[in-house]
Amino acid sequence: MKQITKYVLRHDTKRLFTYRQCLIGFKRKGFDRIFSYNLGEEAGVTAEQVRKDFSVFKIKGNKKAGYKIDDLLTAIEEVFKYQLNQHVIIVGMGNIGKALVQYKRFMLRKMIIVASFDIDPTKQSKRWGIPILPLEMLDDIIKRFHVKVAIIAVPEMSAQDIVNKLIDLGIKGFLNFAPVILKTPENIVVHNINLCDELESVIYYTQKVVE
Amino acid sequence: MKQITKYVLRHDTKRLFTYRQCLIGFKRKGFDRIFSYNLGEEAGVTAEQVRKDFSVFKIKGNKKAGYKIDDLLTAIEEVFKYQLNQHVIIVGMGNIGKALVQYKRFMLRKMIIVASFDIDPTKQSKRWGIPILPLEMLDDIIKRFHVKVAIIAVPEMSAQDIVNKLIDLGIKGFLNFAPVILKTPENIVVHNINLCDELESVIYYTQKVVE
DNA sequence: TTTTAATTGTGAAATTAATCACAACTATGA
DNA sequence: TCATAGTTGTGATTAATTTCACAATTAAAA
Ligand SMILES: NC(=O)c1ccc[n+]([C@@H]2O[C@H](COP(=O)([O-])OP(=O)(O)OC[C@H]3O[C@@H](n4cnc5c(N)ncnc54)[C@H](O)[C@@H]3O)[C@@H](O)[C@H]2O)c1
Ligand SMILES: NC(=O)c1ccc[n+]([C@@H]2O[C@H](COP(=O)([O-])OP(=O)(O)OC[C@H]3O[C@@H](n4cnc5c(N)ncnc54)[C@H](O)[C@@H]3O)[C@@H](O)[C@H]2O)c1
Repeated sequence: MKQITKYVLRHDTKRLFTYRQCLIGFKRKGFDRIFSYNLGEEAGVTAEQVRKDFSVFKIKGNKKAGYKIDDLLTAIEEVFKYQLNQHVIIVGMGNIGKALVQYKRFMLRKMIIVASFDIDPTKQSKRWGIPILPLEMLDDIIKRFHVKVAIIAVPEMSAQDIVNKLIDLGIKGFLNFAPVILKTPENIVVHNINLCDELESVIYYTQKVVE
Repeated sequence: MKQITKYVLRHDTKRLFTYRQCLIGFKRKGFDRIFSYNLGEEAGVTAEQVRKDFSVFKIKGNKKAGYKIDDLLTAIEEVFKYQLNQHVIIVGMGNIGKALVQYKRFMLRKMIIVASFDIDPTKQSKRWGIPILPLEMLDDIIKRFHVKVAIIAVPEMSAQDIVNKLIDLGIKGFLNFAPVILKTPENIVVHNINLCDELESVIYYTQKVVE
């Protein structure tokens, strides 16, 4: 019970996501091969950084001829391969939950939202492609779909309770939108998204840059 | 035109946001003073980290008696003081835009969403406390409220166009939800939130931890 | 076939961040 | 008043990340 929000992805690993996104874009535009500086410019990092990252993951290019995009994509998929088509649930179908459940890009990236949950019975009748279920169904769904990851979109007040319950039911990882630091046992992954902090960072830095 | 998504907040600065949040919580629970390990536990970092961070910002405590919460809050506000009550706009009032515009916590944190914008005329009739305006009104609102920061919640395809237009109109900082790396001149602050990447990170790490 | 110019791959150096370790301080109780 | 135990404050150390710099490679031109 010491580390709470640890298990932060290494910077280089996280950048692979960005590279993949850029590479898909390049491919769509008809490119076949790219150089580290092309990818770097698109991804917002230096060319050296790109090469260094690939070096860490033993991804090889061709001197003078750059990298074959398909090879890069294959190599990146290899790093993340075992996590494709994972099932995810969302708890809390208020404003942010509703937005997330309709976000098609999760599916494109092979992350499958299998169900959502809300305590409010009036919401349970509605559906956005996937059903909105009462909390009593959590156990069943988690077992049936072998769900390991949940998105927390309930009010701050309820977040810790819901997380405790979900851990009991076998959930191991959380993407948490409630602005609270969750208390969890070791070896539970918690990743907090605090949009107030993010917006405030932007304001802070904007004022610094503007002087 | 070299660095794109730079101006990342220093880690210690960003943690101040978390500390503030925790301190407000402690205060609400009736506490008056705290020790570095209390705050560390609540914030999910070590006690040494807390003390080191305060040390960097010259925030002093009292040996043996810890820190006075009010003093800490005052000191943290001092770091961020000049950015209170900043005006912000949102562009794109689809799923995520609607969720954000209704998020009351921005206001609690003294960040004021003054207006939102959408290209779709049928959305412009609706309102969620603040008006949804056509893009023609951007110039007027930005000038009138001295807006420097915008939240981008338009489809990927439109994001770069909108950002170009906003930069022309004087916007200096962006919180961008569209999963594209924006091309901007130097000294424009861009902070990307890529929720697919975040969810995928959680899945990746969860699988690593579970083995 | 040889030369050339462009690009990769990666140690080394520099920077940034986190942890350690302990001296200095101070509230409290003897 | 003095001793003590519990905390802070921070320099030193270690770890992570980025940048630098350049040798090795190679596609393409001569
Ligand atoms: N709206 C936003 O843009 C936004 C942005 C960032 C973070 N957040 C955070 O996300 C969370 C949800 O925000 P929101 O704006 O969607 O709030 P909301 O009030 O619109 O939605 C909360 C939903 O959770 C449900 N709920 C409440 N208790 C529950 C429980 N114990 N189990 C299951 N469901 C429960 C409610 O019925 C409601 O549908 C909050 O913690 C908020 O701080 C919201
Ligand atoms: N829905 C989510 O949960 C979610 C999560 C993360 C990121 N995003 C990203 O946020 C963006 C918006 O997503 P969404 O789900 O809200 O999409 P959406 O289609 O629901 O909403 C997009 C809105 O932008 C408006 N729009 C389109 N072009 C515009 C323009 N040029 N100027 C002004 N307004 C314009 C549309 O009329 C629409 O109202 C996308 O880039 C998406 O990838 C969405």
